[in-house]
Amino acid sequence: MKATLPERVKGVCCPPSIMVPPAKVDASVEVLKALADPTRLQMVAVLKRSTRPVCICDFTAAFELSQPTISHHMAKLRDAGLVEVTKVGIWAYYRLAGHLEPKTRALLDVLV
Amino acid sequence: MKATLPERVKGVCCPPSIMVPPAKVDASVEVLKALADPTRLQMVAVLKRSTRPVCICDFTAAFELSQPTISHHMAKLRDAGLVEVTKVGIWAYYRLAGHLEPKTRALLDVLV
DNA sequence: CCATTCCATCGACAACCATCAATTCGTTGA
DNA sequence: TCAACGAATTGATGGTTGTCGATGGAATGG
Repeated sequence: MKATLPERVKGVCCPPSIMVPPAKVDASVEVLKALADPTRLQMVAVLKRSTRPVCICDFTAAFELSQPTISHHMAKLRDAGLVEVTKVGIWAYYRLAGHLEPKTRALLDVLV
Repeated sequence: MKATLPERVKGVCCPPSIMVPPAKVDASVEVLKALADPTRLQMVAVLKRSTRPVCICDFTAAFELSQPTISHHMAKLRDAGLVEVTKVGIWAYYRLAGHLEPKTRALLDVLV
């Protein structure tokens, strides 16, 4: 393995490596942060598996969390553009966003 | 769209939806949290693009962050099992982990 | 043996985040 | 008109996290 390591000289640090454009990184991080929570990832997984929009009251019943907390998590997914809502009467039905970027769609395909 | 929405009865909430095993979710969340930071995602991107292990001093030079902070971020990637380190003299060379789970590998292929 | 260099760890601090109780808003139905 | 229900918002709180300065440890070179 040592042969594959670059030569080094003390005090000579360092040629910056090839970087990804910060905008691209930030965009990915926004989605990753939205998904980096057990409750929200589970929500997305359920929505992805469901053929029909899911009433948020189902999530409130399924998780052992308060109703405001569930609403808060769903709002995060909404802000990240991952889900969309349709309100019918007193109920709110959520589904995966229809206009997901291909990269985001691929991400969900791998994850859930 | 209304036709695709399930019928609802007041006060009847709710049949729990089909859930993903919590262990699976937690495992994914651990990786997602490790990647849900601009600095760390950039690091992973650089490591994925590089054919040779990268000295951590290159990252210290590339980012406008202190050396302890860079070391801290790399430790997070290490704890998540995403990267491995080889120490040669006073230098530490990092690379993507060789034994990444297929799911994690696919995740990185989509992301970076 | 000592100074230098690189890296990791520790301690501290501010910012952020997940959570809940309480409240508010919109809708329904009596 | 008003009570009941679902959902979102607000305010507060404890825990987590990103960041830095200071310190410590290991290897190198004089």
